[in-house]
Amino acid sequence: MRKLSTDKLLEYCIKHNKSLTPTRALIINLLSCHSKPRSAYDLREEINKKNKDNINISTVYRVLDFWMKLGLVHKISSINKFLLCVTPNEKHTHMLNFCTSCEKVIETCSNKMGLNLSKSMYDLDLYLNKKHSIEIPVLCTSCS
Amino acid sequence: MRKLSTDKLLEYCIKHNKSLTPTRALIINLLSCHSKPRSAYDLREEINKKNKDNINISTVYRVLDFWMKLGLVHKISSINKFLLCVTPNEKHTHMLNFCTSCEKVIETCSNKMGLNLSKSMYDLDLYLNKKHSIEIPVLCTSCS
DNA sequence: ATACTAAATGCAATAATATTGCAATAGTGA
DNA sequence: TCACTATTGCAATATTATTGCATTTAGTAT
Repeated sequence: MRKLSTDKLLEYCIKHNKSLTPTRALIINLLSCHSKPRSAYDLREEINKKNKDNINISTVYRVLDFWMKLGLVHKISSINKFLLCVTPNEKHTHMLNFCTSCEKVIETCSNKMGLNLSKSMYDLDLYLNKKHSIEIPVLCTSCS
Repeated sequence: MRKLSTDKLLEYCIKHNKSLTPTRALIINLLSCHSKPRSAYDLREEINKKNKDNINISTVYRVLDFWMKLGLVHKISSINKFLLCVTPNEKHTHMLNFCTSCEKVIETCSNKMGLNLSKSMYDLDLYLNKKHSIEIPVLCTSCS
């Protein structure tokens, strides 16, 4: 899918005063090879097969948390799987159009979708929590 | 919270050609006592305490699935908890405004929010899957 | 380079969430 | 009542996630 350069990754890490370790690079690169979300255990298995390495599941979860905090990885809660964010940017709300049939994710953001969620929230006296993304259950073209 | 009459429950069951068993009634009544989502294990514990009964966890999950299929119960995937649907109606998309701080859920539907999700989906060549609800991460008045 | 310190990872036990197949029981209609 | 179907119990197991502490690695100052 979309390959993130090491430079770019490093840039994100530095911005957050964190270090880019081999494990962190490995996992995010793995995610960038897939267009569909992967579970933590999927990722561990892939790593342990390819690299003959042994990476612990707790590390996988910790690394995924790490990248989620930096906004480079999303979790699709309804299937407990993770995927690369294609529009890393703190300014907008990420809309994850998730095909409930094939698990493909088409990521957009609220502005592009012509929605004004914040406004609607305001009317309800609620505030959109922009730290989280919004998962929209859809059927994609090929599945519908 | 909102108490559902046995008649109303029965009506839904009949409509779907299913039966309203004591276990099914028990669980949905329990959910109707809570304004906040509860996990399957929470519900089981509550039942086993109150009723001195013994209800198996698989039954809890099966009954929750049952009510979800009938559209009377929602699941909040990000916390694996369930709650009563306050606007049971197949015609609209349920928007679950979920407070990420206190777990309160303010349910609305897309039309009320002035959103036209289907239209936005159409532009992306996607079709909103109306069998599922949409979870919006928010901060409620008291938490924000 | 070396030593020090803080951060990251490994390890393995355990918690939390969910599903399964089959046996037992309850509900339904003839 | 009897037979049939749906529901629930049971208990093993699968899946997903977290924890505390030991070890290793990375970053920093000397």
